[in-house]
Amino acid sequence: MGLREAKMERTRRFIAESAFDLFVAQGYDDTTIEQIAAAAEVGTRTLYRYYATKEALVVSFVQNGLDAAMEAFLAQPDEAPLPEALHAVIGSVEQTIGANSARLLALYEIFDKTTGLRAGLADLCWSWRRRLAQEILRREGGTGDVLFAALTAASTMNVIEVVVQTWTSDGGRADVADITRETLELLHTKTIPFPAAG
Amino acid sequence: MGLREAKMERTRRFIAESAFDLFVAQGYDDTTIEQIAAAAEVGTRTLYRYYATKEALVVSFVQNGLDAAMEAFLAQPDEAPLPEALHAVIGSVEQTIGANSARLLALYEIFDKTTGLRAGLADLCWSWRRRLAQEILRREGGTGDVLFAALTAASTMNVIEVVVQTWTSDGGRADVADITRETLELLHTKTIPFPAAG
DNA sequence: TGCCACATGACAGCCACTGCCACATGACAC
DNA sequence: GTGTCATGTGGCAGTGGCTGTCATGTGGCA
Repeated sequence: MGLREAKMERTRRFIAESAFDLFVAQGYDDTTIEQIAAAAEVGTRTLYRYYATKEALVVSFVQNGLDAAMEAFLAQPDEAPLPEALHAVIGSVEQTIGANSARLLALYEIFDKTTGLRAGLADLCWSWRRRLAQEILRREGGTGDVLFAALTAASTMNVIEVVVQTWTSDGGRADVADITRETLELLHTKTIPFPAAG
Repeated sequence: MGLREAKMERTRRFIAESAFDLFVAQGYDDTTIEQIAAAAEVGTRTLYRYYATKEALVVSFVQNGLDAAMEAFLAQPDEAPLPEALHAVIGSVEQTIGANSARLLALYEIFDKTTGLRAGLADLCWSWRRRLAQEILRREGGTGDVLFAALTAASTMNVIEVVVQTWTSDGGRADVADITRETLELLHTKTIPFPAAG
C-alpha cells in the first residue's frame, strides 16, 4: 500500500472518529457537517468524498460489524452444514460486541436519541439480510426456494437484533455469550405459528 | 365531521395524488416540493403540515396498506388462535393488493428507480414488524418471551414481502391468492435451520 | 527533476425543511 | 346575520445537507 492510500485510510478513520465524538458530545442533529469537517481538519467537500451522507458517518460503524459477520459466513466452506455457517455469523457478532463494547453503547444511545437515524439502520439491516438470503440460496445450489432463504436470513438477523438489543438495554453488563446461548436455546424450544395455507 | 375537517381530508388526499402523479411522470428525485405544492394548489408550507417529509408522500401509500393489515389483526379476538389472527393479516394484504393493483405496480416502480427511498420503506416495515411483535406479546398475556414474538412478527412480515415481491416482479399478472397459498404451503414444508446453542 | 494522476478545498448554488407572522376562513354564540 | 374566536393557510427569510466545477497542491513514477 502506497503512502497515498495509507494517508487516505487514516483520514477516513479520523473523520468517522471526529464525527462520532461530536455526536456523542452534542447530539447528531445539533452537529453540522462543517463542524465535523473542522474537527477532522478537512474541507467539507473532502468529507463528502469519504462519506456520501451525514447518516453514513454513524451507520458506518454498524456496517463494519455486519461486514465482518458476512465475511465470517462466507469463510465457511459450502460443504459445511448451514446451521454451522450461521453459527459463525453469530460468533462474529459476539466478537464484535466484545471488542467494541464501549463504543457500541454510545452508538446505540445516539440511535436512540435520533429518530431520523432509524431509517438508515433499518435499511442497512434490510440490505444485509437480503445479501445473506442470496448467499444461502447460492450455497444450496441455487435451486432452493426463495422463501426458505429469506426466512432463514430473517431469523438470523432477528437473533442478532435481539442479542444486541438485550445486551445494550442491560447497559452492556451481561455476558454476551450468556445472552446468545439463551437466545439460541429459545429458538429451539418454540416453533413459529405459521398461518395455514388458504 | 365538520366542513373544515372534510376539506382538510380532501386536501390531504389531493396532495398525495398530485405527488404520486408527478413522481410517476418525471421521477421522484426530479420532482420538487414546489412542483407538488403547485399541482396540489397549496403553498409549500401547507404541504408540510400534511406530510412531514417528501418521503412521506410516497411511503404513505404503503403505510395505509400496512395500517389496514394491523387493524385486521387487532380485529381478531384475543381468544382466536394466533395462526388464525395472522392469517387475517395476510388476507388484508391480499385484499389491498387486489383493490390497488395498478397503483401498487406504479408505486413499486418508483421505489425501484429511487434508491434513496429504500430506507424509508425499510423503516416502515421495521416499525410495523415491531408493533406486531408487541401486539403478539400482549395477546399471549404479556408473559411470553420476546424472541418468540419477534420471530413470529418477522416471519409474517417476510411472507408479505415475498408475496408482494413475487406479485410485482410478475407484473401483477398472477393471481394473488395463488401466490399466497403457495407461499404459505412452503412455510409448512421447510423448517428454519437454527444454529445450535453454544 | 519533470510530468501525470489524483486528492484537496473553496465557491456558488439547489433544494428539503423550519420558524415566524400576517391573513383568511370555518365554527359557534348571540 | 353578525361579531368573535380558533385554526388553517401561505409568504418570506433562513438553515443546512449535498453537488458540480475548477484551481491548487501533493504523491508516484519515469
